[in-house]
Amino acid sequence: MKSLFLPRSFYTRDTQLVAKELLGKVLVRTWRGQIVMCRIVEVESYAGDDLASHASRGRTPRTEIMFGEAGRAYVYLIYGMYWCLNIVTEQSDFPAAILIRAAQPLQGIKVMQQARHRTEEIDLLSGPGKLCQALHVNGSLTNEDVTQSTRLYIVDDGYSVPRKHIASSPRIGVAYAGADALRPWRYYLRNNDFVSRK
DNA sequence: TTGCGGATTTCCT
DNA sequence: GGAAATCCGCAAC
Repeated sequence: MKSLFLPRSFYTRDTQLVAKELLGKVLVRTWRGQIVMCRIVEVESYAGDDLASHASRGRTPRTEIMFGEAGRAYVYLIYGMYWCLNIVTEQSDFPAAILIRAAQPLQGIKVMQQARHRTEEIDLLSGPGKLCQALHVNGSLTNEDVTQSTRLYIVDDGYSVPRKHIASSPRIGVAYAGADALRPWRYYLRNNDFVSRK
């Protein structure tokens, strides 16, 4: 089946819905003339005044992008050493984004192995920091339009995820968010070997 | 201007 | 299981 870019209208919707529908889609990165592809198996949502979201306290230079156009990449540095990739969702002025946490390697395995200094496919993309390292994603890609970029984009290759295969849980590493930490906004493919945690 | 702490990963005990 | 690595956003002074 032909692979199609997910259009802007895909992202300009309810963040929880978009998060669930991103599972099974293909994330593509072109780097130094090489194509690296992977299937998304785990994501997390951050939306509105949710205390786990960077944008929960309003607009700042960093969070401005979460209030902007859906379909843009929001890439930030965490713990001073790892990058995290998000895709902005919803209408402008409503702050929301989806963190891509894990994926299954499909193509460009060698590029990922070299970037990660690891050979096991299970260790290449099983966490948000690992995924960015493997795909050579960093701050220079923030604001990239994944609906039409040639450097970083997301396509639907026809792979279908049965509703029953989608599981949810509280998000990882957001205990600081109080009651919001309990929101079941982590979505992943049940029994999938490539998720960050089982 | 200062200081705290983080949407993580890795390595060591 | 625990701690180190290492940069920067942002609230508070």
